[in-house]
Amino acid sequence: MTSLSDVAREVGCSASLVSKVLRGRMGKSSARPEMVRKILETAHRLGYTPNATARALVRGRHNAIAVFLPRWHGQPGSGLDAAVISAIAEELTALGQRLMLQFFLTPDELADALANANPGTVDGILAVLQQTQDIPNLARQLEASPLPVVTLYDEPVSARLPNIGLDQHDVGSCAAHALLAAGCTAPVFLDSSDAISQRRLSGFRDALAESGRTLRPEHIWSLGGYDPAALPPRLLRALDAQPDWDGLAAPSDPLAFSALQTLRERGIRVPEQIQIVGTDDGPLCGYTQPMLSSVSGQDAARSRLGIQTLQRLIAGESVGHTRLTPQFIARGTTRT
Amino acid sequence: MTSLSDVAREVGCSASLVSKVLRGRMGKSSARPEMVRKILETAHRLGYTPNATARALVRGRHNAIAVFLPRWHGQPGSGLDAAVISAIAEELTALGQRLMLQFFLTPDELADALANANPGTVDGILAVLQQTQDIPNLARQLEASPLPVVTLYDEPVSARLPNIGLDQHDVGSCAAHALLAAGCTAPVFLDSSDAISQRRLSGFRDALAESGRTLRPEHIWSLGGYDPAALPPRLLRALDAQPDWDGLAAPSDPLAFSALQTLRERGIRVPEQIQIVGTDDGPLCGYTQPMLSSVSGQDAARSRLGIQTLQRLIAGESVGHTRLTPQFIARGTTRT
DNA sequence: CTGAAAGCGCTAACAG
DNA sequence: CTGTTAGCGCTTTCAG
Repeated sequence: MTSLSDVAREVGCSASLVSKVLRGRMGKSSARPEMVRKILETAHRLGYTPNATARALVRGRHNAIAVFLPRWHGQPGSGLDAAVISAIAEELTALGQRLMLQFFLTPDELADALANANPGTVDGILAVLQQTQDIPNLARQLEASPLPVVTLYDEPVSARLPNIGLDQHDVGSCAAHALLAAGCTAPVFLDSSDAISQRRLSGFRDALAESGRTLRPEHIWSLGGYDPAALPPRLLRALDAQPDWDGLAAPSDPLAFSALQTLRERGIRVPEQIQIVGTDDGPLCGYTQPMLSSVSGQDAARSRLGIQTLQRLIAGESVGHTRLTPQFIARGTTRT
Repeated sequence: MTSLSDVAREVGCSASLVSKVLRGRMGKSSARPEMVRKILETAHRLGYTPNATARALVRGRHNAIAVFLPRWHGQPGSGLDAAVISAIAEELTALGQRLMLQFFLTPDELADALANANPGTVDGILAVLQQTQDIPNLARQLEASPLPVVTLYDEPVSARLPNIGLDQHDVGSCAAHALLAAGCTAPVFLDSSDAISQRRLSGFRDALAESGRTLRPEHIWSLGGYDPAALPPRLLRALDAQPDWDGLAAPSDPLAFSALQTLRERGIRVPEQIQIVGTDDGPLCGYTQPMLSSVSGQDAARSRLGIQTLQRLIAGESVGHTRLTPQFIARGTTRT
């Protein structure tokens, strides 16, 4: 690797002059045009590229940020991780920043990631968190980092760490509103039986209530998780009885898809007879026939906002929490 | 951030001693146990973490590698990018290395990525390439990099850059063998009409020939691309005639899925009457009913091998090209 | 057993 | 207009 002093020696001037010319840091003075030309030419000829490490050491800025992502972010195959990563990468590229990616799940793994990032390789950290993790523990560790940290989690994990949030209550109400707007009168709520589901359920219920409807207990189907295989038996049982419901809100796209397949096999037309709304708006939505309507958690937008927020934090501005609202993406499994 | 000299001052010794003790680089001598204890204790108390940048500057090693990934790696939603990224990340974490991720597509974007990586932030580069890219141009740029580079592409892009390959011819023959082994006698080949498809077709044809069968021209359906919507009309037309085929090899999972949905809607049983094999073995395969059999490009394994190869290259070993063979993942759309 | 000194490649005063 | 100097934080001889 050719260095500044290589260029300087070749040109016959000092390294600092080369540095100043190459970086355009001549202040209010300037170099002889002849000199400038020669430096530029020589630097190019020698294939000089500045050593980012050396620069970072002296300037204390790295033009790089670390992103901590939970392994298996989102349901497997949801495409959430890919969506988040590519949105982040795009945003960073636009800012001329580099991306250091670290996967983690447990507090120990976060500690490793922090040890990698803290010292002096990045300017800040964007940490994506998930319900299944040990949030208090993770939050404590992140708070202790000397680096600026922004989190991406449903709600703020700490007053001091700006968070880009998304209320699961809103996800539930978004699904309900979408179904009602599409003409549903009695939707069923598929319950994945976790904390997320609880909040979504409350949103779902509230939205129905706003329209003067109530969610009957028998219209909450508890599935005990996100396994698409758990749905068909439950669904078939419900179909054997005289269905008194006309819509289905699923906690994931694969579950929605599972419902779609089972219904169509039974000869039930979607969305004419039953309407379906998934959650996450992942790539799967585009592959089904009809294509799956879904509630998007706005992951790409949240990621981008996370990066922007982090930049401002790094720049020393004081920034607060943000919360995005989920968005309904209408496709073929809901009527228009 | 507390530095070595902070610790040294507190302890009352020199920074170099602290460094040696903390890194276990005392050579054949050693420090007074009392001193060692005190240094360790103080370093811990002050929350000292070594500055990776400073270390990298002096040692010339960064414990980080760059991964260049094509935007939209694989068909959208194929999950290939996620599979590749997480396999790489896992491998690197095990090696205690950091991952710098860069997306690119065009030669210009590669140039940017190289400019970011070359100077002094990473020890090597793993470049994933794709048929749709301007390979000769990209190869030239990668060759010019002073850093060790390993490529992940179907075939080697340059004699000098170790490649972890996968022959599309093998993908075709893998699909054919799988179908024949499952009892197919006359499979149809879905042609996505690109260079990849050509090679797969030749493999498909060769494998049939090995079994004494020939692929009739009317059993090659040209789709002009990977759009799943293009298949149903073609398929329905074929079903109107008396089908003289009993299997379908699709160039992607979504296309295979499209076939599956259309067939079942027409009341045709899969895999009893028609068998289907997809390509990529993406997450979609697990969501369909029945689940989709697919030919895996071994992306996770290839990525891991890519990292290992790069490590050896960085270590100064001379390494050659490798080629993995695709693997058939049997699920519900083929008979056993 | 411990410390002083040199230097990785670059930048930012400060002098000329 | 250009060069000298002094570090950024760490590691590595080389002397004590």
